Amino acid sequence: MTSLKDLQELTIDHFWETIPPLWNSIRSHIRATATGNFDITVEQFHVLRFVRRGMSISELATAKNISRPAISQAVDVLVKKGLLSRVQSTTDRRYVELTLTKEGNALLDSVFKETRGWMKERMNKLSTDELEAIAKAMTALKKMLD
Amino acid sequence: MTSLKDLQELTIDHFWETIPPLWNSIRSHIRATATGNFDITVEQFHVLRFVRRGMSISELATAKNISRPAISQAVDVLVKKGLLSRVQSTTDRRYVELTLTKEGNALLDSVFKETRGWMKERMNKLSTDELEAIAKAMTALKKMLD
DNA sequence: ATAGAATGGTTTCGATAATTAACTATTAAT
DNA sequence: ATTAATAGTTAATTATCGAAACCATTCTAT
Repeated sequence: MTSLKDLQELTIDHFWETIPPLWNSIRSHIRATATGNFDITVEQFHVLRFVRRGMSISELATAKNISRPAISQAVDVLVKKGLLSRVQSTTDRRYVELTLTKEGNALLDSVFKETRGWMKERMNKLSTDELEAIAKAMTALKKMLD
Repeated sequence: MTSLKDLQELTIDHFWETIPPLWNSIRSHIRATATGNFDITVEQFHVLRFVRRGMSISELATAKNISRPAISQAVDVLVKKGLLSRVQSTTDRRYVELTLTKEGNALLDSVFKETRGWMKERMNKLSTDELEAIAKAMTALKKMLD
């Protein structure tokens, strides 16, 4: 008989055997397309991702666990590359509203599309049953974050 | 009727909504304990993880997608911190065998235990059914990496 | 058997990127 | 109205990374 505790332990083991290498592999694919097709690093790509979700400088800093100055400087680079722009907020003029430029949006879309294709290729190995299990698991894992 | 292609798309969506934020959250937990209790960065922790699995300098470099010199230097730091040690291989003297010191092993164990506890806490929200789905999904996801 | 190629790792050095501390501007609190 | 707090930037220092050049060792091909 398998207890709930044992099942938890087992699931955590599975998680650690799977997610880090998988995520690592996805990351290197992103790195390849981001640095190859465009000239940005994965970290810069990550910043763009967060900006699209409407994050401010401070939020970015806490989300990425690096200092505010570091983000400020990273934003500098991306602004100079023409990928995003700073606009002082009208409601609270301390805030700087970060928005993606047309080029920034296009870049994100392109990398996402590329990565999606790469994932789909790999998913062809999986059965309907397995895909459904993944979908269900994702919903469950999301609960862990609340 | 849902086609296989649609299911793939849906699953990828679920994946992207779930795994990055979850992984991010796990990573920041690791960062908190690794930098708080001990004085190392997440990257250094990552190196220790790989060393425990028996990776060499070169393997580390390709696995982490950074240059060999960078790894060599990162190892320097960890050696100076007393967390790992270099020993020239006897079978092929070009190789350097990286091994964790007692302190290095203790550190890894401690961070793992801490993180595991954190995950278990969150998993209490999940039913047996959901845990099984996760385990199954992990096996499926692993297939994507071959 | 030996010269040359290949492999594993390190060192040096220049360029990037991160952190800390100090600073400006703006808003909130008492 | 002062003071405190927040959002962001700037400047100076430190740490990290990558390219090129290097050493030592092993493999390869004649």
